[in-house]
Amino acid sequence: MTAPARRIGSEDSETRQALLDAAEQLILEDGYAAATSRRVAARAGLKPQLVHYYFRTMDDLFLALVRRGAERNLELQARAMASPNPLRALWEVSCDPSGAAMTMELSALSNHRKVIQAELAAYAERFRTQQAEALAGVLERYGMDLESFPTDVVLFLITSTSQILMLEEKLGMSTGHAAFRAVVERELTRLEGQLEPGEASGRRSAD
Amino acid sequence: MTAPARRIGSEDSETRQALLDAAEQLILEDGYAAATSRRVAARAGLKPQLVHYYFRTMDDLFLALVRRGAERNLELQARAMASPNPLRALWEVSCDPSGAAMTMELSALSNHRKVIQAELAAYAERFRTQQAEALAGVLERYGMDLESFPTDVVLFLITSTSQILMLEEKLGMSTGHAAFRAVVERELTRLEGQLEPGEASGRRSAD
DNA sequence: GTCTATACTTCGATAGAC
DNA sequence: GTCTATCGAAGTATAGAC
Repeated sequence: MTAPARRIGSEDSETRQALLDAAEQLILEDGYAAATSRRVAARAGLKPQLVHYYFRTMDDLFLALVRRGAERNLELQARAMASPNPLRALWEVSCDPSGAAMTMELSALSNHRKVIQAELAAYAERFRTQQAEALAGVLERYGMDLESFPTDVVLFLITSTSQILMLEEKLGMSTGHAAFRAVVERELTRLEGQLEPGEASGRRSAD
Repeated sequence: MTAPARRIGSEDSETRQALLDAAEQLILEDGYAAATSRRVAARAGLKPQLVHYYFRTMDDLFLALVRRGAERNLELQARAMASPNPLRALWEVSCDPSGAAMTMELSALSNHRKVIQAELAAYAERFRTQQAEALAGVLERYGMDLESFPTDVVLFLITSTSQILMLEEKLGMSTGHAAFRAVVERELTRLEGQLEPGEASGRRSAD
């Protein structure tokens, strides 16, 4: 539309991936405001202008970042929740500190860059839908009272508490965290039984 | 320490307050990255240099913003939770969209400006302590099973779900929200009874 | 695909006049 | 207490050579 046809790098370039990796690191370390074209390039060991070769604008870069991260997480989550203990798998996947931090940063970023907002919300809804499908029937099988606490309510409880737990811990808070984690652990064990560490799901075994 | 003694405006200046108000507005509208010295001044109808007269650095401005907001909210929350329905009051206070948005923005900001982080975490812990004190004895009086769900666990549930609820709604998400709100309403009513609108606490009556 | 060079904008911050 | 003037740094983005 407004683009007067300028050259752009291919989507499967290694350099392009390196730039996205660099941006991701910077955001996690110092927040989205640290992901400037110059610093992203520097982190990747490249010249700043390359950012604009692969992404016409910074909005495009952030958009690509959202999409890449979302696709990865949708797949990762799908694998995890296919485990015999989907509830615990959901909790553990939701408790990834980097994931939670990135979600918060992108939410804040989307307040400043409106193009990101729709994309982010759309993916978040897909996430929730995928989770809901994986959980369908599970809670009933566990004998939970679905009248009082429907699946989507339990789902919201799990995702929101894990997000805030990660956020607060990153901030350096701890009040009530141990108690809450204990309750979660107790309930998970009650419903799905004790697990060997790492048995939950598609958790990477070694690294 | 590093400051070679430069003039600074008094803390109870009206102009200073206006600058803080402007910063607050900008953050809520467009995110913390929009709160630059120039734009803050412009929003307040002042020259950019005045920002540096009242706040030596932007860090100082953000710090002042955190402190002012925190003091206000501590008082507001104390009043609210002194109501006969502290649980509902807590929920309603926690469901202030602006408050939640500001908390998220400042959390993201604190990732970029480390001086803010400690201040923010300290105030957040004070918040939680104040809430816990106000709730002490209440849940027991309601006949809740404190063995299974201690006060600080319930507290964490309320604060985290309300925060994410506000965040997601701002983002444009809605999946599961109605169902979750319904459950909250049902439980609040069950424990504290039905309320006339606005009866909960120190809610502003008119505006 | 990556570089040099460059244009333009915005930002944070300070000095000094009024 | 507020202004003018000004600095250097950093940001986004583009054109064009190699």
